Amino acid sequence: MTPAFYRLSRPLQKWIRAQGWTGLRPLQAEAIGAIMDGTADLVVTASTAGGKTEAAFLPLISQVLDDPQAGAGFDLLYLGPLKALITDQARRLDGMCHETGLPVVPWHGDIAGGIKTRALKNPRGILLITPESLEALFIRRGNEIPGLFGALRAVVIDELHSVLDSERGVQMRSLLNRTESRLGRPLRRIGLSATLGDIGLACAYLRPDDPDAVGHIAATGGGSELRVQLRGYVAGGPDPDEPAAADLVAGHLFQKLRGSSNLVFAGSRERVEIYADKLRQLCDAAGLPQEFHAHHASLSREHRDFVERRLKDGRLPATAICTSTLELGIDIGDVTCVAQIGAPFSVASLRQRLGRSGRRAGQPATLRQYVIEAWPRPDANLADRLRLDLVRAVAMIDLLIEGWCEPPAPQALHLSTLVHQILSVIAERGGATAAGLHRLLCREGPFRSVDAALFQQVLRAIGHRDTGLIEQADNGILLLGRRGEKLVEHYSFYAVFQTPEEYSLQNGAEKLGTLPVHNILAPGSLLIFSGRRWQVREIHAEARVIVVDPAKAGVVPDFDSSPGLIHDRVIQRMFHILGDRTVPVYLEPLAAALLEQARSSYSALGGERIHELSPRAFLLMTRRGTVASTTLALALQSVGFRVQLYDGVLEVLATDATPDLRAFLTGIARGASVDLFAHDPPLCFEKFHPFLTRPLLEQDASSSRVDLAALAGLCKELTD
DNA sequence: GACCTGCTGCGGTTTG
Repeated sequence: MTPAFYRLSRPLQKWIRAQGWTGLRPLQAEAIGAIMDGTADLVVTASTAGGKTEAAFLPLISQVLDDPQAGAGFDLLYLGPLKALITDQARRLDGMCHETGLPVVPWHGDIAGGIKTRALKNPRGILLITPESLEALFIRRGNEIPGLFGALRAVVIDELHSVLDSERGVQMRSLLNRTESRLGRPLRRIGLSATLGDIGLACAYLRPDDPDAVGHIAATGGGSELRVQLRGYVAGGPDPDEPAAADLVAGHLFQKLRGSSNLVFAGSRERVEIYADKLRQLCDAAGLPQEFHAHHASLSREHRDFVERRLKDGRLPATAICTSTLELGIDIGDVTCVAQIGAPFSVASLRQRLGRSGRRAGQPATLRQYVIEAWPRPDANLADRLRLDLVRAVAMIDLLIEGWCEPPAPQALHLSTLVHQILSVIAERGGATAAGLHRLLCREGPFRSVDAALFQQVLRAIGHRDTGLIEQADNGILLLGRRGEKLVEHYSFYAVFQTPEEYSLQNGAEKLGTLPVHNILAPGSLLIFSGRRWQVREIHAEARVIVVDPAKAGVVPDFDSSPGLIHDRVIQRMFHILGDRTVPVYLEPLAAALLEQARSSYSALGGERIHELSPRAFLLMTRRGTVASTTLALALQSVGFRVQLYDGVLEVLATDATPDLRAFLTGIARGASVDLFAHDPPLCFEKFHPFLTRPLLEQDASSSRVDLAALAGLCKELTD
């Protein structure tokens, strides 16, 4: 055993020996040193199953046992984004703590009330909790916070990458700051992750006041061999006897994946249902027991648990056709291969997915990427002929191999989440002053870009008579208004993100899952859902329940969807690939031929950034990601152009009322001002947006979804 | 042109 081992508390040494470990991993030894010798915050990065949890908790638990801290309450706090992950980690920590007498308390919506009541009476040991449940503790038990967390030694934040930039991440950092504020001292923060694009930014997220003091420990090596194949298919050809491209993809998947355990990321819930249906038909036709299963967030918990158990226990072959539900979190064991249908939206997510395969020593990680492109009709527009999906898949794989992934964008205002936190602090303390709230949430907390003037505007908006979220007492103290009180009282308040209204689907006693209410269904309608075919029997509109029976045919329903953001660097790489000549070795011949077509279409442009398709139709080659391209699209729409957005390309249609395109762009390049929101585009995207004024919504969008500062530069590039 | 995540307190009933 290494020297680090002997620094651990005796019960933990005993536990490690009982596990049959021959030694600590280098990552764990290093973390033991860093945590026991210093007091600095820490980021620990290692692949899934790389031993991060033990690396953080072995030394932390040792400190709790050997050097107890004065004060009441829990000793360690673990924040996790998923209920299943908390349950999983609690089981692991429970084993580790078995001989120590330290309680391990999992806490989320599915944990029995009795366990929570007991823990509140005698808070000690390790509390594992979701951001939403911690929020609920602040709102319902504001007065008990010092008693619950007075002895807290450190906070461990799991899956740090998943909460960096999101609404939930901001909420979590605000709660950490509020805890520190109530305790009157900083808490050591330890972040765990497998996928961080920029360690410096991650450190700044973990401790905004002092990012340079945050330590970083990374597992060395460990990257297993990567095998990649990209297959291209062509849809919509002239020969009606040719099988459809999706059937060819399903056929290839069936042939390659049958008999082993795999994950197929299909890109959307619709496509999960389509491919699950096709693969199950192939399995049935071959007379084989079913081994293909659909998995996405609209399917029932029971069905998802069944699929996860099949994958984890590994005795029978099982392939999940899934969305990002199986990208993050709980251990589903090792899979033989990861397939991706269509280009993914981010390199970070592709890397997380690939981390699910090749986890046994000596096993390669395997990625099978499938892309379907349109048949090259002579009248196809240029955006189609550039084969953007194929090129994006190549760009993503190249960036993945280079080790890059998307960094967070820290300048967003997050005004919706700010409204949520204002209401929460007022509920926690019974009232607050405007200056106190601004100091706690903005100057010390995560809303650093919100200055006093902007904060005043937010308070005025939510305190307006028509909004009624807050009101001011005569002594200036802010209180919850009638509407605010009603919102905060209901348990749906604790989450900062939106969720759509849904029907629940059932076949007899079996719950199948949920479906957005905008699907137009009637008794008799046919449906593909959960990888099986159904006919609607009854619709109970008020109870929001649909009863179905098995059927022989079906159609895939429509799930809600919204466009994703693609990073500048991905799009830049796509245009580099289009202008390049080398053919990546992982392309099979048809994919290589499709790339060749895309390159000749691109070279026909001769490097022109503005391409005139007709006197009224243009292609603008922005070569930028979603944010910059959307900004230009809004500018064009504000003066009447109609715009279609592709990867790094805008298709622009002029009308009689629109100005000359080149003159308009040149004007912006020379500094002419432009009102991006003149045409009143929709701006309510987040949970508390409906309570804000139009100018505030425009500022919020400007901080995250558009980039006005870069617009003139982009227009200059296009017109030079 | 996409995906995912989360949830209290209390009153009633059943069981030992």
